[in-house]
Amino acid sequence: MTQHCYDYPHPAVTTDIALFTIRDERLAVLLVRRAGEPFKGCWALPGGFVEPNECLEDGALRELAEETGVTGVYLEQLYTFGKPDRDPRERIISVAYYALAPSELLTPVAGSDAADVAWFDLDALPSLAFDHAEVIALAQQRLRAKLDYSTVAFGFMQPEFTLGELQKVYETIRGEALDKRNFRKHMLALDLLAETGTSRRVGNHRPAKLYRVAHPGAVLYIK
Amino acid sequence: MTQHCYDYPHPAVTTDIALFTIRDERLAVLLVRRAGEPFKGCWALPGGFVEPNECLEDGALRELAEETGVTGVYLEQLYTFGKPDRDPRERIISVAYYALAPSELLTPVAGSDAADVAWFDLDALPSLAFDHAEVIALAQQRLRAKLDYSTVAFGFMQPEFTLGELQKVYETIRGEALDKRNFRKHMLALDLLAETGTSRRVGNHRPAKLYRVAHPGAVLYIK
DNA sequence: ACAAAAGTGTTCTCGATACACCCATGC
DNA sequence: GCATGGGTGTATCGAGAACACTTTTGT
Repeated sequence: MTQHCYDYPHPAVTTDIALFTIRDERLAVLLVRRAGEPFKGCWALPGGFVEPNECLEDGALRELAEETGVTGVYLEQLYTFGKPDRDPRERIISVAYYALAPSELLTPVAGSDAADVAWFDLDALPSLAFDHAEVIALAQQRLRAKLDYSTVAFGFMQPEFTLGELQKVYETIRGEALDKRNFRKHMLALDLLAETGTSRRVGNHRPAKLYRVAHPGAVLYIK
Repeated sequence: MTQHCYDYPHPAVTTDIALFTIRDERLAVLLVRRAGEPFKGCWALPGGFVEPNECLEDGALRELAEETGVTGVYLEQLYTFGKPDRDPRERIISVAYYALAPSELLTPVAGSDAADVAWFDLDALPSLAFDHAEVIALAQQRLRAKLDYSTVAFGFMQPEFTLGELQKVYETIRGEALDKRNFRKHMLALDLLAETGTSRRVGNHRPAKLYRVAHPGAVLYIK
């Protein structure tokens, strides 16, 4: 293998991605089982080394796709972790991202560097490689905070959804029940949702109106 | 010089620090004039390469001290910039920090890698090296946002200060005047300030009570 | 008829805003 | 006595919280 040499020591730089979704009204994160050392066989966040000619965000999306087969998620930089001894091999600085997606659209499959891929409920995480438990905790904290002043929650929704489904997402992330009338009043007042004009019938009850996001893709700051 | 070699290409990693203070009721940032290439002679944020055995935050504090002589500031990670071509020499990923300090305590002096050090009002910045204009813009945005839900503003205060001085800081960062009674009511209700029992006489008017922060060092989330 | 989620308004409370005058001091 | 910033209270407004019943559907 060719060698890459520098006058000064250079750390390695990786990205790690905490991809969240909501399954069965629980917040879950996507983990991969490590195929190689260190922490072989241990569960970890998907991620890997940044390539010379890609920006950090592209590296994160590429690693996520390579290791889990997942594409098309909402992605946002979280924090950069750089303690000198956080990886036993060499000095590795990790730029952590968090990502959101509706679970219905996802079919994760184990890729090259991963022996296995699986969703874990956030309240039932296995023991994790490196400092990834810390990364997930910070990501969850950020997600909760952004619920209140942004439209991150839309990252969990399919293109068309009901207000009931949206409320469930808010309730799941905040961990508490919300009043239906207040929630709807507030959400519709934001003027970020548009009725599709159709409705969805599911189960033995009245069909619900379907909505879509007025500005899909964008996470807006509100209030 | 010894060579440091790796099997894969490694980017260099630097920290850059946007140190803010308030001078003459204006928000200002500390810049250094670059002594070497690239952008020789250009103004830039203080910062430099992370050393193998220091964490990112320590690297930022060390660079700030080396290049400007400034120590003892409040420091917080801002964002990591990593476009492949942001430095003409090689791939350099920069972990940006922002820092706050009361200007009265600071006496910046040019250090090893800097030909000169100076404060610049944020509304009168010179043209800047690299992507540092973007870094400063993001830092200012973050600072403004955190005013509303945290106690970052205390980072600009000396150990003892008057409510009038604190209000000036809020007004400067928000760029608008605030009502004196409402400001004091709100600030005192937070229960984060303690009277020192003394007062300060300055100018031809009534002396002002002095306060100190109840939990110095900590930036708390409020509301 | 009944079970199950959809849909809909009003009242109350509390925090945010607007606003004007006296106080202590130096000159 | 006057100029200067320090210090104080009350009335109003609006957003958020609390709260219960009717509607539509399938069985």
